[in-house]
Amino acid sequence: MIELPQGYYLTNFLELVDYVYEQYNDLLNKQETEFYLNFKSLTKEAQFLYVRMLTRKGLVFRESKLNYQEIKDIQSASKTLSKASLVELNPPLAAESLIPVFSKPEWISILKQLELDKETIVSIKKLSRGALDEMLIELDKEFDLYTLIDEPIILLSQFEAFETFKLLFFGNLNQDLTDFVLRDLGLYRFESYQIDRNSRLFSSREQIENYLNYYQVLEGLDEALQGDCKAIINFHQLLPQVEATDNTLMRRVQRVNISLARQLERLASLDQALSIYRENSLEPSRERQARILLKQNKVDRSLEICQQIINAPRSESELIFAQEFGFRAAKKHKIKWPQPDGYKPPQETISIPQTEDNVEISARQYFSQYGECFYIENGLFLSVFGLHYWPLFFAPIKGAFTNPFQFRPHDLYEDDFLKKRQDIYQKLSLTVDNMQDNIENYLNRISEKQGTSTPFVFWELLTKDLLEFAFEHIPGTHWKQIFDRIFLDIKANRSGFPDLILFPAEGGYELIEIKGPGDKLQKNQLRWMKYFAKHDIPHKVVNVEWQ
DNA sequence: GTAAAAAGCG
DNA sequence: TTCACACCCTCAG
DNA sequence: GAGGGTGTGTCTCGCTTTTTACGT
Ligand SMILES: [Mn+2]
Repeated sequence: MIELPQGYYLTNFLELVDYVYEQYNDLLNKQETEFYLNFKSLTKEAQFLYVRMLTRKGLVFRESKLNYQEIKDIQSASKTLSKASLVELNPPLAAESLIPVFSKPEWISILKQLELDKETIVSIKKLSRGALDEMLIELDKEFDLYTLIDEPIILLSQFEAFETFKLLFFGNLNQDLTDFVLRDLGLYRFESYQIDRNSRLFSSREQIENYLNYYQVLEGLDEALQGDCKAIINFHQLLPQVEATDNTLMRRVQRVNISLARQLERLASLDQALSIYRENSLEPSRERQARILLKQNKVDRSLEICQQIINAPRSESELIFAQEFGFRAAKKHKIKWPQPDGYKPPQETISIPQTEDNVEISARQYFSQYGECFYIENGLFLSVFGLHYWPLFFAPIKGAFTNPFQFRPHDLYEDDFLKKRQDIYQKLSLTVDNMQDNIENYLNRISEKQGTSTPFVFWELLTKDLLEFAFEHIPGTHWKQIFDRIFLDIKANRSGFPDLILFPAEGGYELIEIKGPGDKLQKNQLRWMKYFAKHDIPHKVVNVEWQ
């Protein structure tokens, strides 16, 4: 087990804020700059204490609950923090903030000071935590609960400033200081790509504000989705208006907007949903419009949307939707519409005994009688794809990598991703056909990079056995064609591969999608199969029924 | 009382 | 904060 | 049976300590 040095968390914190200050000091506001400079001037113990609190839940702490051996004198540490305005000591607190700091049994013993009668105490003990909280809030209205507390309370201040630092460092607010720890413990592994110190993820204060605003508003999303139509529209208006120059944030905002509109549909506010979809450029905004319009009996307008999609589809999935949905709608209303070319993959049915394992495992067992069979789903093809194009994904392109905790370049899903990496893409693609020659490289890469975070390689799946079978029996042209399709739309085509791969004793291979009773082909699975058929890649659907 | 969930932590 | 499945409903034939 | 929708696992580490839920 790896041991971390004492104060590891402060080292991590400083690495983060120092880097951000170096890169972004011109974009920080006054509060953030002061936060940084103040913090740097603190005593070590005060710094320890601040970061400890920052990584714990909530903003309010009892001094007695902050016990750390590296903080010898907590009172002087908290006083130092207080002078620097990084905490407040015994501040006025609303009941909502004070209540969570004590556990249920603790509150009961605190309330004993009020000399309540026995029955009241018994009834309080029966309350759930949530009900107790409500009761205490009510009680606080008559009697200030704070006066019953006789121990020092510390309120963490200026944590918002650190939010900005985290955002600037990671580019999101999903990652935090634990990434450092997990990496240093050897639990996470990141590729050691070259970090581009010369480009920044954020280029203006306005952009930063938009992000911060987005994340802040996002906290209310669940509540809005559970609310009524009004709550949802309100929420929609709270989201930042993002300029088209900021693709990343625009996508995030639009994704939220789609979930809002989807909920409006459920609440039968179709017109409001429509208007949100109309100003949205992500999928499935046009699909939803077509569906809503048909539902409203506006057949012509629905078909118009379908036609717009067909003229300029944003993806294969959207195109297929428009062709099929348009066809069905048109047929029903006796309008002319080209018949889509449906594809029916080869099917067969097997009958096997039901076990505790899931249906894919049972089916794999069954097919083992014909040869070697592996349960791979997306793992095999994506993994080899990731291994082969490894240098492409981690290439030091401008702005692609700005911190050590990325599992992919920032621009992986941008339209110009490949264009920016043309040379390396061309070069690596030349060798896709000779898989036999690649095996050694792959095995080397596996042993060298084992466990490194990437969106493509499923390390635990890649046994030598599987790879040897795969490279012996799957022709180079098939690999090439599969990789080509993944590149066409990395996000959409990274899933939908069949469950099993069978290498029959007599040679060759076959991809097998298992369908248990009641399950059916997903759209993305069908799209892959259509492509397999076009390129003579052997595949079939096997329906399982229980013996 | 015990079991499950949440928080803390390296 | 994904992807694949499980399970439900409706509707047309 | 096809098409469509919703709900549900998994808690991207694994361990220890604290807190809550509940009467099997
Ligand atoms: Mn399946």
